[in-house]
Amino acid sequence: MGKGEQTRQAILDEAFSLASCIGVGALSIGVLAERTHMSKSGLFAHFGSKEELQLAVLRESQMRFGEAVVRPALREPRGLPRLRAMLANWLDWTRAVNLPGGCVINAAAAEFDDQPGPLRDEVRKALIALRDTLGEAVARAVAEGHLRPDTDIEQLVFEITGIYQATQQSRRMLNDPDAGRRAIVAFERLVRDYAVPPEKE
Amino acid sequence: MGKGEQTRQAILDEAFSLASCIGVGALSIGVLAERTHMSKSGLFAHFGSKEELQLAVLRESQMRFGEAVVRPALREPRGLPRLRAMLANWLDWTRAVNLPGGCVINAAAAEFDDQPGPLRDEVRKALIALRDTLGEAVARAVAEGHLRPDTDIEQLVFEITGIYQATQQSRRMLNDPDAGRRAIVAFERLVRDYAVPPEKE
DNA sequence: GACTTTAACGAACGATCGTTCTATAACACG
DNA sequence: CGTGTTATAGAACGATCGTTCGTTAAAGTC
Repeated sequence: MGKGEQTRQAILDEAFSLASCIGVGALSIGVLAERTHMSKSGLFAHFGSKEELQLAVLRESQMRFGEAVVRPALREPRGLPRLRAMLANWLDWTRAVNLPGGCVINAAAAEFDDQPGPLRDEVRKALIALRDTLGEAVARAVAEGHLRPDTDIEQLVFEITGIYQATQQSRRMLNDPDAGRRAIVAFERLVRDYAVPPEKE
Repeated sequence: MGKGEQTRQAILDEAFSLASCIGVGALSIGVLAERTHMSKSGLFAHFGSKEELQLAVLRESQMRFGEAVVRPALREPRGLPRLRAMLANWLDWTRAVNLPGGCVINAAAAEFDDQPGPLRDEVRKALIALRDTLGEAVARAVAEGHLRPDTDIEQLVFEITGIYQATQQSRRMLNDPDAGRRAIVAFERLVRDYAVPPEKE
C-alpha cells in the first residue's frame, strides 16, 4: 500500500469515528485536519471535495458493516440461527468497530431523508443492501422450514429494522440498560409468530 | 399577542419546517433571516443565541406533537382503541403539521445522541414524555382487559417506537408505499400476542 | 544515486457563521 | 397626540467554512 492510500485510510478512520459522533453532514475539513495532524489542503487533496469525503465515509461504513455483521454470521448454519446471529452482531456492531457515536448510516438516513443528492443516494443504497441481506437470511429460514412458507419476508425485515432502531434509541438516548434484552424478546416473539402453523379459526 | 410574540412565532414556524428538512443542528440564523425576510440581528434578538432558537424549535415540536397526536386520540375510548388511534395519528403527524422533512425530534435524537448539552437534554425529555404517554395508554389497555395483566408495558412501548421508526425510514428513504400498512400489521400482531391468554406448556 | 512522480504544506480567497453594537423605526399606552 | 418602550435594521467583528494555487519535501522508479 502506497503512502497515499495509507494516509487516506488514516483520515477515513478518524472521519469515520468523528462522523459517528457529530454526523456525516457536520464533518468539517478543518477539524478533521486538526485531528489527523495535517494541513487542510493536504487532507483535502485526498478527496477533492467535501462531498467526496463524506461519500467515502459512508462507503467505509458499509464495508465495516459487512465485515463486522454479515460475514461472521455466515459461519452460522443457514436459516434462523444465521438470522439470529446477524441481529446479535448488528445490535452490537457499534461497539465492535470504532463507532463511539452510533451507526453512521442510520444517523445519516435521518439527516438526509429530505436532501436529494449523492449523499442521500449512497445512504439509500446502503439501506437497500442491508434489507436485501436480511431478506435473504429470512428467505433461507423459510426454505429451511424454520418459518412458515407463507411468511411475508418484507414484513419481517421491516419489523427487524424497527427493533434495531428502537434498541439504538433506547440505549443511546435513554440509557436503557435493558434495550438489548428487549430487542431479543421482540425478535424471538416475532419469529415464534411466524414459525407456528396458522391456527384454524 | 404583541408584535414581538407574533414575529417570534412566525420565525419559529419557518425554523420548524426548515429544521424538519435539514435538521435542528444545521439551522442557520442567516438562512432563517432570509426566509423570514428579516435581518440577521433582528431575528437574533428574539432568541439571544442560536442554541436558544434550537431549543425553542424542539419545544415547539413537542407542543405540536401533543396537539396533533395525543389530544385527538383522547377522544377515543380508553384502552386499545385509544392506543390504536394514537399510533395512527403518530404515523401521519408529519403530514398533518408542517413537517415536510419528517419528525424534528426523531432526527435530532439520532443527531445529538453523542453530544451532551441542553439540546440533547431537551430531546431526551421529549422522548421520555412520549414513552410515558404511550405507556399510560398501554396500561389503560391492560386495565380495561384488552391486554393480558402480565403485559410488559415497557416492552410493548419499546416495540411500538420501533414500528414508528421503521415506518418513517421506509417511507422517507426507501419510498415504500406499503410502510403504513406494514406498521399496522406489525402493531396488530403485537397486540394480538399480548391479548391472548398465556398458553399452557 | 539521479529523476520523476506524488504527497503535503502554507498562504490566501470569498463566503458564511454566530454575535455585538448603535441607530432608527414601529408599536403600546397615557 | 405625545412619549416611553420595544422591535428591527445595518454595519462590523473575529472565526471558520470549503476550495485554489504555487511551492517544497518525500516517496517511488530505473
